[in-house]
Amino acid sequence: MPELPEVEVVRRGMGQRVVGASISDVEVRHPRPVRRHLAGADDFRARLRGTRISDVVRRGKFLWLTLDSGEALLAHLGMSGQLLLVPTGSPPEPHLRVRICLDGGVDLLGRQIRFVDQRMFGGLSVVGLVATADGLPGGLGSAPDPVPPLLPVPVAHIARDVLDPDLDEAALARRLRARRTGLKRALLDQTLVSGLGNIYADEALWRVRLHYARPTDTLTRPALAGLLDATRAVMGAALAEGGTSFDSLYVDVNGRSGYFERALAVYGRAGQPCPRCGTPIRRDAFMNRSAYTCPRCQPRPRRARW
DNA sequence: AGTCAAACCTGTTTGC
DNA sequence: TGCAAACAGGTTTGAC
Repeated sequence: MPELPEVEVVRRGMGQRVVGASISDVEVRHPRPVRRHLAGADDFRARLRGTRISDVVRRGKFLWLTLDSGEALLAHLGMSGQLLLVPTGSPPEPHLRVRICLDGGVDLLGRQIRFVDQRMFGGLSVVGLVATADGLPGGLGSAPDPVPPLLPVPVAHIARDVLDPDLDEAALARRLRARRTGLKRALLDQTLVSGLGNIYADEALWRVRLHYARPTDTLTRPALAGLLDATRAVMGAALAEGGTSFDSLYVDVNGRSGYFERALAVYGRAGQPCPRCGTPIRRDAFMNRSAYTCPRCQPRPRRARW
């Protein structure tokens, strides 16, 4: 569910308050959300207990807490995951999976971190950090980074996201045009550029009037630059509204929904008028999910790929 | 090496 | 009304 803006809302909500706090205890209530922690739930708990949280970092849709142990608590929300800061005594949420008890922190007032996840596509793990030039071995340019980012091992292959000031646009354009696939498929590939999911890919494509099945190798550099700008604009706007919530499955750390849904131009609006030209929005089956377009603003290319 | 479909889950909505 | 199928914001795995 959550794409970059939703995860960033969580990072901001978490960041100010948990940095400096220590993890006093951990309760794993369901094994699935820690399945990526291969050493098991007991090891997961042991590695967290007694560590201090030094930072809250995000790349694309991945979020992690850096720990003074040198490792990181890595989180991915999947389709329905939530990270909440709730008072220790409040009753367990129906899909509460992991509880992380804290000492200290700023204004925490006895709150604990709760990982709540209905569908359990998301998860938590404690992992090591690795230095990479750009998070991509031999990938997105070898432009030297003044400070090579330390990334959790499972994030090392994820590209910089569209809001990252160090995103190498020229290298991204080269890689994108070298692909033999459709544009939206490429936008959703997190190893190319990260942060975009089904909602914001459709919204950005609509803004620049490009069809999702446009072959990536037919795009001009200016068109790609415009598309990238559109992704930033739509994500920036979503961030300002607290993200997109279709239901109670996406919420901030305080359990509150975002309000960007009402600003969506095409996503989830099949049959409703295009805000630009009034033509009914169309929904197509795409990669086991959906793609929404305005058939007039975004005509299907003659040579379509996906 | 690059591309793509299936699998991983539970809950709600849609259609017969 | 009741039931089954379709669908939901994502990533990984493995087949080709």
